[in-house]
Formats: sequence, structure tokens, C-alpha cells
Amino acid sequence: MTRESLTSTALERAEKHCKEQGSKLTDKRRQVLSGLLASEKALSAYELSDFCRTELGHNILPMSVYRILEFLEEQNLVHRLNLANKYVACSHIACEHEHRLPQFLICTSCHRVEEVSLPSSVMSSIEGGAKTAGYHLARNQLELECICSDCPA
Amino acid sequence: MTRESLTSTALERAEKHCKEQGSKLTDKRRQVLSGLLASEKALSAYELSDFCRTELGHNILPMSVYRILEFLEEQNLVHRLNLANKYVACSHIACEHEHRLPQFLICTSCHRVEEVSLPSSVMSSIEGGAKTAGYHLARNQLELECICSDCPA
DNA sequence: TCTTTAAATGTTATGTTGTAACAACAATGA
DNA sequence: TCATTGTTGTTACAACATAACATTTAAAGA
Repeated sequence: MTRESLTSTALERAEKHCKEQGSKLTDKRRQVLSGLLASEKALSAYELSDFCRTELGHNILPMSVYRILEFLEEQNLVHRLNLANKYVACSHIACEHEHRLPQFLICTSCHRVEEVSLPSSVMSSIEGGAKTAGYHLARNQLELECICSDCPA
Repeated sequence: MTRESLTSTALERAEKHCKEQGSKLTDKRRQVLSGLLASEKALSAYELSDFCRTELGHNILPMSVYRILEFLEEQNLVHRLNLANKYVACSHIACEHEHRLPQFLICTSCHRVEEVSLPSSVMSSIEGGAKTAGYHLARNQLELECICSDCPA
């Protein structure tokens, strides 16, 4: 399947998903989401604003991008990477997977991001380690600084 | 042992450590490090500049704090938390432990930080998961968003 | 000791990221 | 139509981080 058709499938699904939640995927929101879907790598809000303008011809100021990303994140359509202060589209919008807790491998060199699911045994043993120290996980989202196979070590 | 004596022990060790590396723990660097040691929680460079001035009477501008933190991080005397953009003193300066790969439990509510060591089996299984996806870990530093026992869930 | 050099810190300016507050506009339902 | 709510536009500003260059301090050699 081409990237374009994947994107349009994802946008359809996203629209349907929003409708089910009683909210709307407006034009601007669709533009921001399609920007993220079109990007190979994680983008900051400012980068995404630039990307939408220069690559897609959509003029969306950074402030709006922030608001829209916040909305999309609530809808689980995008993920915020706290380690990089950047955003990625959820890689499961266009597929039928049930939504699992996401873990991210972030290439610190080229900012490519892979969304994976580590074995639940790993997550539970991390949770156990935290509990021993008197903490509990606030968020089952793991972000790992990596180097991807395309980048020199 | 009191907090003060722990701090002075840590400063002695830090000075010795720097000497061995052929570098120097200058007055300013000592002041910044003692600020971090005195703080209960992770601090940003600006917060640390304020803390040094108001609590310790040391006037160190943020620009200098950044430079000094960079130095201290190279010496493994402080750790930078990318998840929070803040810094903590290494909790093993004053003890004789061999230095292990650090993992951090960060309370997102009060910013207290616990430096722990998860079982190496956990780390290797994470590493394995990354490898499967064609990535390898750039940094064996794990940062987890948590809630500590003092904060309401 | 004096001089030269390098390292550390001071200073100013500016770039980047993120949020607050309010105005304008659009969609919806009574 | 009018009132209400949600969305986007606009301006201002706060917080975080770095660049460039000046000044001071420390170290090393003549």
C-alpha cells in the first residue's frame, strides 16, 4: 500500500473515531494530523507548523498547532514524546489492532521513531522495581533513546 | 549521618574524582554541585541559579550554571533528566558503589527523583526488544514518570 | 619573577519552546 | 433569531537554551 493511501485511510478512521467520541475532526485538525502522518519523523509543534505550511500549503500558527495536538492526543491519534518534546502520529490509526500501551524507540540522530510493544513481562518488572522504591508508574509509556539502523553509531 | 555531612563527604569525593581526571572542581563548580546536593528535588538550570543565590548566597548566572552542569555531567557527578529537563546530583558520589547504569523514577507531581538500579535482566530484555526493531540503545538511562508515595494519586 | 597561554567565568544578545489571555468567528440548539 | 459553546486567531510573555565575545584567573615555561 502506498504512503498516500495509508494516510487517507488513517484520516478516514480518525474522522470516524472522533465522531464516535462526540467530537469533530475539523479541517485544521485534519491538516495537522495529515502533516504528522506525512512526516517520516517526530516533529515539534513549531516544526509541524512549518511542515504544514511549506509542504502542504496549510497555514497553521504554532499556538493552534499546540491546541490541536492536545486534542489529537486526547483522542489517542497522536503521541507526545516527552523525551524529545516532539509528536508522532499513532502508528495504529489505520490498522485494526486493539490499542496497546505504547513504547517508543527514538533515534537521537535522525529522530525517526518506532512504536513498539515490549513484552508485558518487561513492563511489569519495571513496575515492580518502581514499587520497591515507593513509586508507581504514572504512565505506561516508555521512551528509549536509541540509534536506528540507518544512522552511524 | 546528617545531610550536611553527607554533602561535605560528597564534595570531598567529587574534588578527588576531578583531580584524578586532570580537571578541577573550582569554587563555582563546587557551589553548583552543593546546590544540587542540598536540593530535595531535580532542578532546572534557572531554578538552580535561583537556589544557589537565595539559599546559599552564591551568585551564579544561569549561563554559568549551564556550563558548569555540562562539566559536572561529563564527570558523572550529576545526571541530566531529559524527561524533565532538570538535573540531579548523582546519588552515588558519597558511597563506594561501583557506578551502575542509572535509572530514574521521577515524581511528576513534586519532582522528587529516586535513582535506582533495575535488574540487569530487565535492561537486557529492553535492549533485546529494541534490537528486534532494528534499533539499539544509545543510553542505558531509563527515565520513568511516576507518582511518589508522598503525593496523591 | 615575568610572560605567555589556556581555562574558567562574566556579559550581552538572541533563538527556541511553551503558555496565558482575550478577541473573533462558526456551529448548534432552544 | 438569540444564546451558548467550541474552535481558531492574535498578541504578549514566560521559561529554557545557546552563541559570541570580553574579562579574569590559573598554570606553565622562559
